Amino acid sequence: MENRHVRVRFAPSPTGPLHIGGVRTALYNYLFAKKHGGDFLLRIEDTDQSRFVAGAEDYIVDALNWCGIQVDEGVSAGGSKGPYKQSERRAIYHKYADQLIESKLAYYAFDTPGELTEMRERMKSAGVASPQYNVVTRGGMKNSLTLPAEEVRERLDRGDNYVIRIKMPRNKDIKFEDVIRGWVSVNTKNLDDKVLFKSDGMPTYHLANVVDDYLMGITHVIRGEEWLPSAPLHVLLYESLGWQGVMPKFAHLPLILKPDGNGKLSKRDGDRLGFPVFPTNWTNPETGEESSGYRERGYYPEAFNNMLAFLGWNPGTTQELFTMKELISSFSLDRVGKAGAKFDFDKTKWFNQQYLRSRSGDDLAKELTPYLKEEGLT
RNA sequence: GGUCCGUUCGUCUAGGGGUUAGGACUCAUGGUUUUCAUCCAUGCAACAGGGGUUCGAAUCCCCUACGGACUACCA
Repeated sequence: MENRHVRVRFAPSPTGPLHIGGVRTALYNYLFAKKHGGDFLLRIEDTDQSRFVAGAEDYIVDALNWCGIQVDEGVSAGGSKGPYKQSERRAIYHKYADQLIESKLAYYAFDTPGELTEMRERMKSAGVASPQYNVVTRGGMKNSLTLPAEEVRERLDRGDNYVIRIKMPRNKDIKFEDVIRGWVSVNTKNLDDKVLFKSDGMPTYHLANVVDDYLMGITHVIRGEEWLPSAPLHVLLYESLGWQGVMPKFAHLPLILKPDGNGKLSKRDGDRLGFPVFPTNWTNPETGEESSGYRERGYYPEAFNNMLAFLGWNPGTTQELFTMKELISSFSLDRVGKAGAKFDFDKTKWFNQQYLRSRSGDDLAKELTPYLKEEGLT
């Protein structure tokens, strides 16, 4: 298993334009894949149709393209493990949820949204800060663990709405070795019975993600730190499905933080401080609101990549200017830091300046001509 | 609140028992350039705090503080 052919994936959900953090995740995945002679896949995780945004998928493909991050397999690239869009894979997920139910590792739940909030309210007033559907509360809910078998069958036959939840073990330590953070251990008593399969017939992220990574032969999951808390659930899913032998290695990347203060970098920070947070221009199809991107602001993709690569990674030498080729040969997950990195727009401008200065006069002239024409200066 | 993760100049970071704690960005100063998103030089500036372990800790351990992520039939 150590010597499996490296396959990694970038799996965004098409809910809007890809921001800097997402591009960096894609970049690191790409660099890692190429460094090890492996494959870089692009998978669209659109299991929530209510959050679908028109044009987002094209935006992602176009942005990656501009950056020079080449997709080996996936949406827009094809491949033998497709389709690469989860909404087109809906037929394959249910059987894995069923498998989990058969092995008693998951169960049906019929609770209505109203009943769920009622339970949460009740728990809150009893002093529980964040109520969960878990070992202690599931006994009082409407599910196949509490309902008589016939009623469960009846409800199922009748076509009642139901979800499938994982049956979190009572008291089990789940450990895994994160490539960047080392051993991480969480006890299942702190985890809840997450919904695996939704009442609309689609899996949730957790199930779809694990099933697809398995089916697509993913060897390393390189993603943002915001996924660290759910990694134990994913590990448990691999074990429950009998796939522990081919479980990918996990690497949770530090977040990109806002330049001032703390917290994740967001679109609002860019607007507020006057710099783009997106690789290319984006127009919100619903509001018509426009957001500027680095491409249209005159940044070279090489500079953009170079800057992104250094936000959380460094080669351990004093070299700062790297071509994509050099990035590939130097990149290593070992040299990715653990702490979040504040975005530095000044440094970004500096990177671009370096690339600008290295252009020949001829190239520069060629690149500038369209602008001169536009201004009627030629 | 709970769980998990984190903490070296203002920022990105190197350094993993003995260093004048190094580099880059920003900033300041001087110089070069009668143009420039110049260039060169110099300078300012950091190990969160407290306990250990050790002859010796920025480096190892513990605690505290602070910060972040997560806590949906969202990803």
